[in-house]
Amino acid sequence: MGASKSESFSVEQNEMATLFKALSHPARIAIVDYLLTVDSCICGDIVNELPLAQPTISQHLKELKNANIIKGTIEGTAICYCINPDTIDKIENHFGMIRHKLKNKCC
Amino acid sequence: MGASKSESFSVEQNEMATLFKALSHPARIAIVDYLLTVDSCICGDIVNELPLAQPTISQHLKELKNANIIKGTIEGTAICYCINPDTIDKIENHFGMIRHKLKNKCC
DNA sequence: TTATTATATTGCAATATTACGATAAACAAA
DNA sequence: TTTGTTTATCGTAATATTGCAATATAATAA
Repeated sequence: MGASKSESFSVEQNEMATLFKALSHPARIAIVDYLLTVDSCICGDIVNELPLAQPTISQHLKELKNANIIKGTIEGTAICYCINPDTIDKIENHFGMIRHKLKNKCC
Repeated sequence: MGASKSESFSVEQNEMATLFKALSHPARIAIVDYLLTVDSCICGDIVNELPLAQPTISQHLKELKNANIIKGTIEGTAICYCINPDTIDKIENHFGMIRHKLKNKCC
């Protein structure tokens, strides 16, 4: 096959998998890292920071946007990107739940 | 292409991407969820819990093991699986770092 | 020994992802 | 208008992932 049987799993399981998939590529981790290295949102210049061609980065940015991990707003000629803290919260909460459930377990 | 240019990114960026990739499929999220629903480690019966064939689940378990998200120890005929709390820590720390850096930002 | 049970591996088809050149679209500046 | 700058999309080749039937392996039970 190749297609994942997403209809067999819960909405939340699919949601979390989608979030993690968006973070499952080193280029996208690097984009998030870069967005965190500066004190403000980044307008432009992401392309110059990574060793990938502009269409490739545009594609990775699109995936991060689709997963709501970053937000992009048009700022004149450039587009201003920043991390979406709500999505970070969502992921942190997921691991908080895991941590909580692990407390009652043998390992 | 299709192959990710992992050599262009840092070891830590690749490590985090590998962890997230292991969690990027709803079946693997469901396996982690299931391992958390019981008070002890699970020996056997994972196959009966998910709507996938045994070889498929075995493959997903292997990926979770390779990423150190779960540990498996042989327990007689069956294999006993449980979450690896060290890896959960690692991911939580990553988001702790993100959260910390976000504090100084505009969004 | 021969089942039986549980898990892993192999092989392969269907599908998805990654990367980038070429090109398009949007917009500001000249 | 034309030119330059920035980002997005298209098209496509290379590679990776997903799922499962068939089979193999490993350990226990009879």
